[in-house]
Amino acid sequence: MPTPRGRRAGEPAAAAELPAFKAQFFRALAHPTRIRLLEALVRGGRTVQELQDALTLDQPTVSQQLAVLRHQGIVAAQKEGLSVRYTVRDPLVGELLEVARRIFNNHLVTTSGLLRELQREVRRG
Amino acid sequence: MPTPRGRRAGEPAAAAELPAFKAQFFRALAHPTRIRLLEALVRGGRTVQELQDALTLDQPTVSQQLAVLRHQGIVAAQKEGLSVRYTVRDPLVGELLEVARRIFNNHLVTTSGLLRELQREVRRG
DNA sequence: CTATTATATAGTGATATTGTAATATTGCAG
DNA sequence: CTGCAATATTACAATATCACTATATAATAG
Repeated sequence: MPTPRGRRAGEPAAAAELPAFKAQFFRALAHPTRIRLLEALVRGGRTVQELQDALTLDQPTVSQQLAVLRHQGIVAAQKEGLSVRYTVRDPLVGELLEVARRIFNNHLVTTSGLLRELQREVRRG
Repeated sequence: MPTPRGRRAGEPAAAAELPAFKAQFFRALAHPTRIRLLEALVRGGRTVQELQDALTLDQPTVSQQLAVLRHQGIVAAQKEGLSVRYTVRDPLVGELLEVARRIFNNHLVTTSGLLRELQREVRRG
């Protein structure tokens, strides 16, 4: 019987709940479109229309991905007549993206074209 | 023909590459087990065995999830005889988790039991 | 009321992730 | 070499997510 270590039963499970929520939060960020939406939104509120135009995405895609972020409580929606303006609920989300960018900048992935794009992003602040 | 805005063709695509990599990075964090592994690892290197015991997980699960983090370049593995010691490659990952924790602490999710767990985690620093 | 604009949701087939179990590899002792 | 312990990989069915299309809701105008 090799390697007999297994999962013990009946532990508190409370310690496992929080990581599950954190994971769910990160999963909301785990999509290129949602990253782009957030990077646009951290610079200020935008309507769906504005996001469509700025990111060249079709309408259902924008609404659908915003819904994911909204359900996770990351963004908030407020009606303005026919439009809906989305905002990031916590400025710390911007800081989170910034830390992520710094991690990339340090060592992860370094395709040449990608690296150039990264540096451009750094210059923009 | 309502809402005729669609995706324009032939744009640089460079602007879309970086978010894709960022998304991939966040996806590596988007799993309860991987969060727990990282939270253990940011406090210092651990062998697979130690992680198994500390988190009460079976061996294939630990190795498999560590492999995800390793392939993403988030952790590094070094052999020590029969064991393999894993370490977080960038201290900024710890900062990232910390920012995420603060975001939770601010307003996201507030199940009572969960809230208690959160505050306990804050006290631990 | 109808028409129109902006946004949201639902349906669907293709693809990716997951948990679990089985198996493979690696390193050391004898 | 053989045997064993620590870790890694593979296989596969269940589930989740995706892109895309069609349709539904909401607000305003006339």
